[in-house]
Amino acid sequence: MSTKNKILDAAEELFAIKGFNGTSLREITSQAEVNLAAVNYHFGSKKELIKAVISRYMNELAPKLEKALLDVYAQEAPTLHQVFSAFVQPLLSLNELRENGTSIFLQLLGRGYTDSQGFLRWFLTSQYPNVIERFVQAVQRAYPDLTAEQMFWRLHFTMGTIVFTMSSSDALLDIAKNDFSKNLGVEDLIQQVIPYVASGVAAPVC
Amino acid sequence: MSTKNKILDAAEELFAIKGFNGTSLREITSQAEVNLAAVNYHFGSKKELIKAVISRYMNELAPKLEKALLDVYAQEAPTLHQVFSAFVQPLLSLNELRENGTSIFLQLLGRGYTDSQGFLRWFLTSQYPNVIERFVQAVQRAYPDLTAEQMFWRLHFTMGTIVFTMSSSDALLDIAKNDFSKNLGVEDLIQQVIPYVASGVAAPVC
DNA sequence: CGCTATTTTAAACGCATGTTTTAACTGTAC
DNA sequence: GTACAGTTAAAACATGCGTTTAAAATAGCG
Repeated sequence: MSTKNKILDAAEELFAIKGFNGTSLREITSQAEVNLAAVNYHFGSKKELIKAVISRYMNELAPKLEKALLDVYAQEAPTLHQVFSAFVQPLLSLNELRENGTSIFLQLLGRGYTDSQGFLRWFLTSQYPNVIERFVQAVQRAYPDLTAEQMFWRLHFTMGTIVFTMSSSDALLDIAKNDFSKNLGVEDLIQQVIPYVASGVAAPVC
Repeated sequence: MSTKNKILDAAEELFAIKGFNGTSLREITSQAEVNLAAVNYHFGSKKELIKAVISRYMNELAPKLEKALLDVYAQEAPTLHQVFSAFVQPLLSLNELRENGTSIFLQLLGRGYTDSQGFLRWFLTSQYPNVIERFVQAVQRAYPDLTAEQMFWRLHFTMGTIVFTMSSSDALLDIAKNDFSKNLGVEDLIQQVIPYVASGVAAPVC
């Protein structure tokens, strides 16, 4: 395996666990078993490494997500539950990319939102605007009564629910394991969260 | 004003904006206009300062929250909307404690959850178990059909929604201002989020 | 092989961090 | 006024950070 990929693999794992600020290049290069200077040689800077880690996932995810959302949109009377369910398969397919890929990606997303003061929000909305556009359209079709403003807030609440839940999913699954003596995985978590966000977005307008 | 309070005031403001890891003692002491060493003299360490900042809010909030939740519990047939609305007054009363107190506290909560790998979760559940207990009881009374496991997940989703939303509330309110030409405040945000989380928790069991 | 371009390595750089030290200052009680 | 506890002050400490440098090693190719 190339040095570049060894760095990316180690970086994404550590970033997911300890955040971007909380992970040093020395930790990354030592886990990747490469020289410290290799990061700056191959990526230029730590910030560019972060972008590369996220892009590796997004480039895989974005087209699948666009397609799934378009499919829902094409239905006659899509429900919000269907809209959110459209995320499941594309997200779970990240597990084929890498072990625990789904979980890692969602954790990265959470980190990016809170670690770096909105830098990731800008990165995603500017680099992958189509996905967001398709999503908004699908929700609009499933729940036409929502005003643009209500939709704005509820989609951000949803983003928050997902991102926050997933960024602490390891801890949560641990607690659940202790309290309910069940061995749960990210898939179970996703199945639990979909009715929640679907109902949240579908809340009656007051 | 005492040195100790000058430090606390500066610290909480900077912590809310830039996170715990992202804020240095030098930034804090320079904004507080005190000597750098004063933090370690008065608090012992940065970690203890963080605890002190959060405790100052929680000691104000916890009793009010307990009472409000008990009041809801005492009702004949409380709704989930009422349970979540019980948080509003206690939270808004933090504005009397300090300008933007509500917003700052919620942002701190968000930071604590994501910055420090669950340290705050432990701190809150171990230091203020009564509040959580009362909350669970109130939800149980409002929606008896929920299993303990479903409740566990949905309450954590709710925590995530709130905490994430509030930790990026400044950015969100800015965007909303641009997109909808309205000047909104934290109070409006709270009014938007309550129906969302109430409906989320109330989602049908499948 | 010999040359060149690419990659890896070890070391150092400059800087920022949390913490500690030691001396100076402040107010209070006798 | 002197002694003393409490507080503030400036400086230094040790450590860890991202990045840079310059030499060594490696790989590709005629």
